[in-house]
Amino acid sequence: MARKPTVYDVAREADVSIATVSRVLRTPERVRPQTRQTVLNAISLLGYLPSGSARSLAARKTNSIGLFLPNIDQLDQIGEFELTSDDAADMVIDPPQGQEDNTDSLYFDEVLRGCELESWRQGLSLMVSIGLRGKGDDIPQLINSMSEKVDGLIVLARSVPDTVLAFLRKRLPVVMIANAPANQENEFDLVRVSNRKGMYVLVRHLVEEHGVTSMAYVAGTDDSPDNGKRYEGFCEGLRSEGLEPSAAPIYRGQFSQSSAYQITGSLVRQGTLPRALVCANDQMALGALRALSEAGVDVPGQVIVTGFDGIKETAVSRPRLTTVRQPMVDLGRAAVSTLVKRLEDPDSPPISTELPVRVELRESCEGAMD
Amino acid sequence: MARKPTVYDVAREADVSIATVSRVLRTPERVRPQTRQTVLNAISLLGYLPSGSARSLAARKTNSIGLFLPNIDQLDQIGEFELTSDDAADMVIDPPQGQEDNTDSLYFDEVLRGCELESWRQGLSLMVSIGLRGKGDDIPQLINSMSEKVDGLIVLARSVPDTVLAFLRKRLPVVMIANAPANQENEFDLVRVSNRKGMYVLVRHLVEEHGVTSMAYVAGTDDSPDNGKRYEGFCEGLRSEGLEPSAAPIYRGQFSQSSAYQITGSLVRQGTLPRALVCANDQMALGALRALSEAGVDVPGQVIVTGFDGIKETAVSRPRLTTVRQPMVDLGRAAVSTLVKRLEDPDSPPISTELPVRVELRESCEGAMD
DNA sequence: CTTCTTAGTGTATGCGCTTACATTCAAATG
DNA sequence: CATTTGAATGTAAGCGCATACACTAAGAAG
Repeated sequence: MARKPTVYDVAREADVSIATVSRVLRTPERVRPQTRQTVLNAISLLGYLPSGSARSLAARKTNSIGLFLPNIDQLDQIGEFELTSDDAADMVIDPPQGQEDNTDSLYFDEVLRGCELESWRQGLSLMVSIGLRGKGDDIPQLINSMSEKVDGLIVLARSVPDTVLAFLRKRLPVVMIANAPANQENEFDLVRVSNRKGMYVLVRHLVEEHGVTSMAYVAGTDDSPDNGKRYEGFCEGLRSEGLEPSAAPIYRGQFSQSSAYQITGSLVRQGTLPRALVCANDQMALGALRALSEAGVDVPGQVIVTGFDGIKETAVSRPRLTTVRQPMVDLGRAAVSTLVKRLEDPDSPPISTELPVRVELRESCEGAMD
Repeated sequence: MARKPTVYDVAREADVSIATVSRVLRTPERVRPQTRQTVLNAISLLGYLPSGSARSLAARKTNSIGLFLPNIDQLDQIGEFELTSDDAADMVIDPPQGQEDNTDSLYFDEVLRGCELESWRQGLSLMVSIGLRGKGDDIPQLINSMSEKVDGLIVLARSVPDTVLAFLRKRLPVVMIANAPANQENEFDLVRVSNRKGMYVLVRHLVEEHGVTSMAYVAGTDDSPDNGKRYEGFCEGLRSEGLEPSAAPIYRGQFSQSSAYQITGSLVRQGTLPRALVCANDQMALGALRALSEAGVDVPGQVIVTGFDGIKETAVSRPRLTTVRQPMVDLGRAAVSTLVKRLEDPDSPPISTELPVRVELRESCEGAMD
């Protein structure tokens, strides 16, 4: 590949000035059709591709936005990748489920999809990067990586440490998905779902339709605002039915299958299973399901199980899982949409959007039984 | 947000030249520690963030690479997105599985993850974009979108029309994942998996361990090289066991659950079920499983079902699915790694890498039975 | 004491584009 | 026919950075 052709090359080839070349690309209607064609021919002849850097520099904007996804496990531990060809097919019996507990990725892929989609619609490029949770002080790395190349950022909750966030926010528009750093909810542009309302509706359903009066909450990690909101909804739901939230036990899980698996297992052994296990997310609900299945406890006959998020596995599990589905693609779209608004009008007050959720009733709560 | 500070502002603040500021960032060891500190202070005081565009322009490279993922359905049909807040939670009974047949995304998310990971390791930024399958002639849009901002591209098979690919390839390094355009396999840098070998090993396993002599192949779409290679492996496997491939029926599906569901359904009705249904991908295997389950056919007792890909659902389905797992994350990493090599040495011959697959035996083929 | 190095810094140029402004020229106007 | 006007194009000035090269000062070498 020879040196890449530039406007100058095209201009010379078409025997016009560089300004005309640029105009053919930016504002073709201001160029005489004949000239335009000459230039286009030259462009195609030379295989000219404008330089995004130069364009961005001159325009003082990149038309790109960045998306931070949460960390994958421990990035530090990820080693070299060796590029070796190997036409092989090993055989493995009953392979362990590797990353079953990588709760995050299940959810983020769809958000990404939404961002991608909406960026495309808006004519923006999307840059994605792994977050830097835990690597709080490596701001140079961060800068090198992405922030200097975009007009604004979308950050999934907890994918970037608050200190870094504060740093970034000072010089770039930042839109948060799911939730903002503590105590700053009102300073960030924000897109989230109705966690509280979703859980509220679900709990009321359990009480009203299934007459459940004894339920337990299987919680996620404490530091998760999602978890907090969902628990709030849980309590309000109970109260609205005249039940006392404090009477409902809370079991603290980690949002992971294994944590709920263990919790449920010990409930079985202690014989303290409630009528319904309301889990803070789907992964935990799946874990509970597994434990109950192994213990021979009938779901939903003996115990009802519900999840939250609406990941794909909920539609395949046995029994299929009742859950509260988040509009994840729309979350992504809304985030991009918000960022675009922010870029258009940097000084307007923070934009906060709450997207509706959908309570999906399936067999795990008898919702779809005959 | 005021005008963004530049090197000039920092230089003035620190009372040095812009060259020194630049050096502090690029080659700190060449600056006297004391000066360096002064500059760093100024940078932090002003909240200076270097301009990626300017940097890239001066350096003549962007340190970014692009990734094309396949189309999401019909992009054209995707409408405006309206940003409205709505704190609601509707209720739906037994929701239909919306995009169950969006085969692609299941697979690509993990590839993306690998690209992301490896880009991060290599200090590159990753730009992702939806492919333009079907929009073959909208090259201007394409250019605007991304290609002009990156040093090289990674393209997932069939996400970009061949014409566009030809266009891009002339001015940017392009690495293909899965397969190159027909008749150009030897001209592209390529990363793929051992489709043939995987299916070969699987088929031999079915014959040798389960004594299967009657099996059918549920094929994907014709235009898929993946499908082709897998079928080759299928045939070779049979031949190697002294069986005649032409005796094994082929049923042509679309890689989708529903296609295999229908195929399997009619086999049940006709009473022409083979001992084993070897599916070209997991989605179809899941569809088959569903049809068999509804027909009350025992898997694996009466019919063995196998998939290909190793998507997550295979580990949750009932029975869990025997499949050939592709190292999807590694596919992504290998692609980035290849692209980096290519950028370092633009004129070396095409790099082609074949990654090993893993045959994962689960209940759907009795592999994990007691 | 002079000359040569070398570390540290500044000056100036160019990266490839966009765009305000200047120029040209033909058609429209009086 | 002189003048105005507007469309089409060219000229040139940045955009913010990296870096080759020039320069300075101070120590090393002679």
